[in-house]
Order: sequence, then C-alpha cells, then structure tokens
Amino acid sequence: MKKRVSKYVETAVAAVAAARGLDGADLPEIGIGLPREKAFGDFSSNIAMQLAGRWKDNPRAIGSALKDELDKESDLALVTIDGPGFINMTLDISCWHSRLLDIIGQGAEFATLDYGQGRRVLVEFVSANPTGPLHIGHGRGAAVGDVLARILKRAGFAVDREYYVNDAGNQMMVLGRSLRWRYLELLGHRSGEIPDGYYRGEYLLEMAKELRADQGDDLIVGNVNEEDVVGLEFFTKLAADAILLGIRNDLNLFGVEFEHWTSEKDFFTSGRVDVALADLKKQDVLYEEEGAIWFASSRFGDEKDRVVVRANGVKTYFASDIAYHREKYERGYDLLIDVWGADHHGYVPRLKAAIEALGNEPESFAAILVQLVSLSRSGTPVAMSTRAGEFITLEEVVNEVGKDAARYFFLTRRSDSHLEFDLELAKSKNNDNPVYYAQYAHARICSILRKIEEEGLEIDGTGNSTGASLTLPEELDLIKKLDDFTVVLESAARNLEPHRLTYFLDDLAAQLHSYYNRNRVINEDGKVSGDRLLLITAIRQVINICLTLLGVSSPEKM
RNA sequence: GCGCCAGUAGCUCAGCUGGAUAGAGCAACGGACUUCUAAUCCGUAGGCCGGGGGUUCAAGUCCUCCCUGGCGCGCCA
Repeated sequence: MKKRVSKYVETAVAAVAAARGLDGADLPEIGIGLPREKAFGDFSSNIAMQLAGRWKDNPRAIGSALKDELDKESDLALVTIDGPGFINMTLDISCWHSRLLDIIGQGAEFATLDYGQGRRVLVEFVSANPTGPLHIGHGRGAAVGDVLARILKRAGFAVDREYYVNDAGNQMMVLGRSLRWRYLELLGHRSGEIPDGYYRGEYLLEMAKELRADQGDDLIVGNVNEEDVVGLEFFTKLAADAILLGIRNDLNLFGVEFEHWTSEKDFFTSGRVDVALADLKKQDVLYEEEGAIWFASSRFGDEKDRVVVRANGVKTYFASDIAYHREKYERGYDLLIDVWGADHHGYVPRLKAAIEALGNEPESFAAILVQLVSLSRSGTPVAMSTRAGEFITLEEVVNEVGKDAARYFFLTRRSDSHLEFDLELAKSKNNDNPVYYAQYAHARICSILRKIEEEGLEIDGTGNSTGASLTLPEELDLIKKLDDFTVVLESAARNLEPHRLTYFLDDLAAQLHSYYNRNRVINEDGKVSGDRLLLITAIRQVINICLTLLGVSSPEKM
C-alpha cells in the first residue's frame, strides 16, 4: 500500500512541477511514512518540505498544490496539510478491505518480495574452530545468521548458508596435543594438571576414553614425548572430526542447516592461498619487509599494513581468509555477509581492504557483528570461563529452554548490543516470556477456527465475505499492521537486522490479544463473523510466516 | 595513546533513509474470567534521549568536543 500511495504522490509532484514550468528532474526520493498519530491518517509524506528549498516556496503552499492533485485520486478519501507541511492521506476504507482479501489470496506467498532481484548472497556464520562444542555465544551467531538468510531469501535474494571450518593453524595442533595428553594420561604417562594453553574441557577426556576403548594402548608409539609430531596428526584429525560432527548435530537441533561447509585447511593444501597472493602481487599491493610479506591494506583505509606470509614462511590466517573471500566472489556471489563476534571488529577494515584490492566493490561485503551473550538464571549471573573449560554449551541451552525460546531470545536485541539471556525466563511458561506471547496469539486464533469447525457454526463462508463490516478502528489497525509486514521485511533485509521481525511480531500479537479481549469473532451476526473470520485468518497467516522466518514453531494449541 | 561500538523510564531494550506531543516489556499500583484459551486484556504512574557546541524548516537520529562503559590495536586464529 505504501508503494501505491508513493505513486500517487509522485504523480502529483510531477503534475505540479509541470504546471509551474519546473524541471521534473532532481527531485528528492518520495518519502512516505506512517504518521505518529492515527488521527493524521494512514500515510504521510514530507515531500512538500523537501521541495520547499528547491522550489523556493513555502512548504504549505506546495502542499496545498499537491493536495489539489491528490484530491483527484479516488482511493484517497482525505488529504490534509498539517503542521509544518506534512501531507496526510487517508485511504478509502474499501482499499483496506480489498487489501485484506489480497493478503489472504496470497496465502503463504504473502510478503515474498523482489527486493533482492535474484542477486546471490552468501551468509557465512558460526564458523567456530572445531576445538570444542558450541557455546551460547555461537548460538546467537547461529540464530542471527540463519534468520538473516531466511529473511533475505524471502526478500528475493538467492541465498546460501556457509560454515567456514577453521581447521588450520596452531589451534588445531593444540587440540591434537590436548587429546593426546589425555590419552597418555589414561595410560599413566601423564599426571597432574593438563599444561597451560591446552584445551581442558571434559569432552576431550571422554574422547580419549573412547579412543582407548576403540584402539587400545598401541597409539603410544611415536607419541610419548610432547615434542613428537609424527603421530600428532592422527589425534588432531580424530578430535577435529568428532567435534565437528558434534557441532553439526547441535546446529541441527537448533534448526540451522548449511548449504556448504568449507575447510580452511583445503585453501592451504590446494594452493589457493598462493593463487590469491599472486593476484594481490599483480595488483602491486604486496611488499617484503623484515623477511615477511605484507599486504598494503593501509592504502585501502586500514590503519596499518598486515602480514600475509610470516618471516618463517608460514602464511597467516589473514592470507587464507583473503583466498576464501576471493573465492566467494569467484563462485558468483554478488553480496557477502559474514556474521562475526563483535570482538573481531578490528578485522573488518583489513578484509574489506583485501576485497577492494582484488577489484570488488567494498559495499558488496558486510560484516554483522554480534555482541556477547551474558548468561543468567533468575537474575543472577552464571559465570562462564572458556579458560577453565567451564561454559554453557548451546546443546545444554537448547535442551533446557527449547529451540523456540532460545532462537527467539537471541533475536530480541539488535545484534550489536549486549544480550542478557536468562535461562529461567526463557524457560518460564508465563507472561514474562515473549516467545509464548506470539505463539499464544497463533494458538488462540487456531482455537477459534477449531471451534467454528467442531461446532459447525453457521457463519458466512470466507468465499462470500468481503470484509466490509470491518469498520472498528482496531480492525483497520490490524489490517494496516498486516500490510506493513512487507515494509518491515524489506527494511530487515536492507539493514540486515533480523530483530525487526520479533518486534513486529510482538506488536501484531499485542493487537490481536487486545482485539480478542474486546470483540468476539463468533458473533450473532453471520456477516460480521464471516468478516472477522477473514481478519483472523489473515493474522494467523502472517504470524505463521513470521514465526517460520524466525525458525520458531507455530503451535495450534498451547 | 589510537580506533570501533554503545550510553533513551527504576531494570532490559525499541525507535524504519533526519520528521509532528520519544515508545514497549518487566518491576510498582488499581481493575477484568457464567462468554471463541486469563500463557490474555484494561487503566495509573514513570524521561535533561550521558553533557556542551554546531548543521536546518525539523536532531534521540547528522557533525564536533568532552564524560562513562565494552571491545580491538600480534609475523595468533
């Protein structure tokens, strides 16, 4: 509807411009918004104020000229000029009734947009080292990335989800050593505290036990000294594979699936890192200093240059990441989105620099920074320390509070603001819990629909209803809210902000609950019942679409 | 020291690309179940949008300077 109104205003502006003999070019974008006060109508535009400067006339005079044009439009029941020069427009009520029918007619396809125009997007998220189970912070990243992908898909992008497995580098060696240490401990070759820097989580102890049960004690050969590297590879691979499998399972439980899993190690072994570096060399942005090879990222806005090949000849993580992102473009993606922990924000400029140096538009890359999650239980903080190996895993959270609540909670804040996750709150089955608020609205509507069906109530069938009896302010507000979903979805996609969906849903649920308490759908008047049935059917449909986008279930009973 | 992000009601946070009298939830107080689910609703109260200056028809939103908090500043990943 917003676009329709926007057209009317555009036409009016063109007409007035022509009448005044002004050039139609150089016009500002038509801004259409929802008025703060309902009394001001359905939509408002600030165009008259924007034109005032360019046309050298006062906003109210321009507004009044535009009003004369807009008054010719039959869909507009009322056009007024208010305040400093806002043009407020009220649509004919029948427009809203037909919009309701339109929304129902579109069914599950409602609010599928062509905003993305089929452009290909790669959303990379989680991408945790396979050195331990996912914790709650990863969970937030997973929820943000997954829902963002769903939103973009619905907004008309061709979306793939990808997990970049950071399976190269020192961390993996340490992982192998940690598992080996545990294994040797079982055989009595190690005792006391596991060395500093090693992974001390319980899971490695379990893994070592399974390994011993499976393979016996023979693995000791070539591994008895910490310095031995011959047999280390075996332990590293074993641990990484097992952990990665666990990660996949956790993510599946959480409702997240990836189209691609890409290994960092492969970039090194296949020589693709070298290819990327050669590319940079061709662009003349590499140089040697103090035995290392540097990328001149400061020429592209980074605060200093970065090493890509160390003096000892080992390529850095950054080098492989350049190769990885280079390949993303090569694979045909138009837009790259990386979801990272906010502590990596300092990494953004250098990667952007590399992307630009390789000839890509810097705007085609976006990093979504996700802030830390602090965990609490009934208000008291739950201590988490990765160092001590004490952390709450994603699996534990999902098991305790459920997938729906966990996902919803992760999306109740903007991703770059801290999130306090209260386990008891997420678990509570009462009105403190925002998840149930939305789901309950859905269940309530289903309950009404069930009642109608079960009792075979005689109300005008949907086919005969036109919505014409929906004249209460709260009924029209509900229709407008449903209509606004397309706007919300587009802005969530444009700004890469999935949390907008939970806020929209919360609002819609509130309106439904309020309406439910004041009005009865099943009514003595069959015509009214039929129209209201239409309304709640549409609401149910939008709630369902929204919950599905969030990856949260839509219960029919609660 | 430099950089990034944040600072909005007692608490946790929204505020769409700069729009009209700044919103919600929780907590507090007072009400509503013989009626489609009370996991709900209705009402009351609560504000120097961290502070100063600037840009303009218009600033919570943009610029600048300070204050406070978090994070980052490695030939780690």
